[in-house]
Amino acid sequence: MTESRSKNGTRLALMDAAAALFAEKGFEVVSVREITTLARANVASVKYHFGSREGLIDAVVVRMARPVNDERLRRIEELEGFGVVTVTELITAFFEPLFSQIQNSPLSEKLFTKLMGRVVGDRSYELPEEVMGQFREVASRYVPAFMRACPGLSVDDVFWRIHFCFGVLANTLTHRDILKKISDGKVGDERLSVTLKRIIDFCDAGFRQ
Amino acid sequence: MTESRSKNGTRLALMDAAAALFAEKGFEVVSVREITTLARANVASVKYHFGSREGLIDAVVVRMARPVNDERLRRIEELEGFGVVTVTELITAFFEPLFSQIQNSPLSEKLFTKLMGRVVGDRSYELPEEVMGQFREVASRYVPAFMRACPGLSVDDVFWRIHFCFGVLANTLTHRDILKKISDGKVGDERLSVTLKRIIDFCDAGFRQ
DNA sequence: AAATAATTCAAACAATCGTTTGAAAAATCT
DNA sequence: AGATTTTTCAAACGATTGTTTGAATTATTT
Repeated sequence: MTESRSKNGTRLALMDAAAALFAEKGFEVVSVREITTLARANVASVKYHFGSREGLIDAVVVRMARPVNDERLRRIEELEGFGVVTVTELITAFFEPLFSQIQNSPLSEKLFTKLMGRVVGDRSYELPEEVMGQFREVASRYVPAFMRACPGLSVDDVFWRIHFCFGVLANTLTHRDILKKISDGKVGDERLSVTLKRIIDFCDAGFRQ
Repeated sequence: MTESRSKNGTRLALMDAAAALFAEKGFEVVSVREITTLARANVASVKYHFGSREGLIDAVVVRMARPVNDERLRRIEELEGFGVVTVTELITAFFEPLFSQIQNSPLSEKLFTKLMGRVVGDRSYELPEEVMGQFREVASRYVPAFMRACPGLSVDDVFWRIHFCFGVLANTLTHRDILKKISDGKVGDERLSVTLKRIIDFCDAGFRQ
């Protein structure tokens, strides 16, 4: 018992349980008691470790988003070191970091991608300020890069198309299972890397038109 | 008073109020009391007129979705009367009906599009069976049409790309205002028809690659 | 080992949730 | 007009929400 939940044991158990439930149901509709029950912790532990329910949500979101945005910045820096950068490279550098932490996560691949979809797509709650700041930094690097890669496009064009890419990504990640449903089970069973390639190809073509 | 809320007055007032609140906040997070307060009706009126909160949601969704799917079927029938159909025509026939009822709605354009985005994108609640049936019928007409329009593609390709188009659409409609926010107000102010053209062009290029 | 700090716990907090009740009011019908 | 049906209403239902309390327990430090 002192092994499985040593230091920060409850704190981590809460975040893992919350992450799994948020992935399945969305941030808004999961109660504190659901989380603490799944984590085998007391109801009050959320307030003790995270201050509030919102604090727990923020912690989970930050844990998902931080490595992504870090790697995005690292990769665009690396790209621009080589000179000319293509749209395809930019989209890839922007999307692939979303999945690099999939192995280190306590969540299954299915739940991880679903949660990541909600993190980048659910705008019903306010993103934690730390994540907003990261994202502003990422945007300040990628938007100009996209503009350089597409000399003919206006700022509006680039912003809108990035927004569209977001839509494809968020919707696909969150609702990857729905395709099997509406196709009577005939479509939708494939490896994540294959689906990711589909997404990138689609966005790439849409961006370059 | 007998004029403004004559027959079905309360029923309609509830649906209009609910629609506006659902658009702004999403289906899950709007309470019955919020709705009845905005509609200037009694709390119990929801149960009386719609059976339950869920019944009211369904009624609002059906009112949004039915004319859309009807027009989608009408338009593909019209298209196929002319023989060969292109992807561009299919995407247009699939997307444009989403906005044809915008004038007849009690909602503002902004709220209407936001709600429509949630209707086609929010999968956190179950769609009413009537809408599911309509959508199955629409899919059974459009999927084969897309396959005929793209001879080289597999069923999987077509399904996935339609799914991507859904993502672009739902995300853009629900979060059309977010672009102004992340661009410091410099991008995002344009007529709906212009944005719709952007969406169609993006999806069209993504679909045809 | 004693003292201090950190963590967990059962229990209850007030607030809100969707729903239900039964009678009053309004509208419709005979 | 009186009888009947439809609709509205204030009030309360039990259940659940996030949060708080203060004591008990555990871990760490002196």
